[in-house]
Amino acid sequence: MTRRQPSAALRADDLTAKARIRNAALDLFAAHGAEATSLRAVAAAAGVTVGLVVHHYGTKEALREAVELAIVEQFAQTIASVPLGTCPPGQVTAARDRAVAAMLSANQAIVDYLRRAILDGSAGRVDLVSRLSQLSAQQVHDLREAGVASTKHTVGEQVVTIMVRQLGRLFLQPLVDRITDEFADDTGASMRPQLVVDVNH
Amino acid sequence: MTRRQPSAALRADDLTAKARIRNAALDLFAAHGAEATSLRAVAAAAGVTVGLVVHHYGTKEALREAVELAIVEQFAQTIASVPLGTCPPGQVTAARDRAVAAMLSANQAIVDYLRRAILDGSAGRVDLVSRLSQLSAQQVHDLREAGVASTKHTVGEQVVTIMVRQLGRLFLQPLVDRITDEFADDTGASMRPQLVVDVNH
DNA sequence: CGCCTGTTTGTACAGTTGTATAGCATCTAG
DNA sequence: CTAGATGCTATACAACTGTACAAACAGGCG
Repeated sequence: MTRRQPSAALRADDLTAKARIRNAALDLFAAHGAEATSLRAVAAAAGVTVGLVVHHYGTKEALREAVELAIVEQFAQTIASVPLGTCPPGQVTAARDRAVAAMLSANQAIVDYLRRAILDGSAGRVDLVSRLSQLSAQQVHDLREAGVASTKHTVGEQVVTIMVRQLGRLFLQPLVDRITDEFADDTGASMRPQLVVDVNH
Repeated sequence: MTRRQPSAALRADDLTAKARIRNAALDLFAAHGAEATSLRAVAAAAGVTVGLVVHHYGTKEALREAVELAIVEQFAQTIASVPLGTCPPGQVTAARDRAVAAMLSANQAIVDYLRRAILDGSAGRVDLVSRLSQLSAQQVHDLREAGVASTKHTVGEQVVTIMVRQLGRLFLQPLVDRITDEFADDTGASMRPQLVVDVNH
């Protein structure tokens, strides 16, 4: 049995081949979609052969699940990196939001993969959105038990707020940027419009 | 040469095979993505054989272009269905927005296809988002010439506002709905939160 | 009638896909 | 040292992909 790395970073340069495969898969799945990415492309990007990919993950679907699990794990670690006691009780949520935002802006592939996952809505398989929702729900639950989250709204409403506000901007901003670029010659001053995404409960 | 239908509706039940193929392709491309849809699946959905698809459109890429052109055409017709003179000058934009919203909510496949097109951002080919942007730009231009659109903002800003406000909600609402459903048992009252998408110029 | 133009089918082909399996190299436990 | 497990490669295979092409079929017109 190989020694497990204690808590493998999602991004590193010298990594076990299994992790390199998973990272390459994340990149390619995010860039072109999982269905449009061949195992051979993943293998080539990871610098290995197809056989090794299937040896480690067995199935393309299993590889996808491993990728999604790694994403969820990254979210969980990011949230856990801002424990309850580090800042004034009222600002724990804001601090965690900032941590997640920083993590996402450093991992564009995760953002792209999430965008596809949310867009696809392919039913039938265990859902990445569900797992992230439950992660958020757990967070809300913990914050409530610690008495630092309001109980005026339902858990569902708070989860929606967290995920939509966090992800909505990231998903829609590319559209805004592209249209802005399209009309860039229209005006000399090119200040990017900023998106506002929110929910009315 | 076949007689062109004067302005073929995108949805009709008895249609030329060429149009049936295009409609089936739109449905399948919207549902599973163009790359994940085989020409044979399109042919089967249209009730024809692969050969006919290739005969009419030559190439899968050409079929995709035909689908996108049909979408743009649908937008153009919808906008043109509310001419400048039909309502008080200040409300022509709002009326057109409503018409487009109605068209989109009646053609879920177009919404789904657009979502994928915006998400993909696959460079290299002529862009659907570009074409729609230019359609919006033309509309803004016409409205300005008629003196019913403010010139305080740039054309680019107005196009961004139109497209993001129209499409943003449609794209993000599925996420909201899914999370809401996930926590549906949390509360008896299940009123759907409504999204607010806007841009700060 | 035959001819012509366009629609539709059927089949074929090379390339790619996911998956399976056999083999080689490396390491560690006994 | 041997035995076995593990990381990894190479090759094979059936299914499916986009594309090509020939033949059958239809209707309009001389």
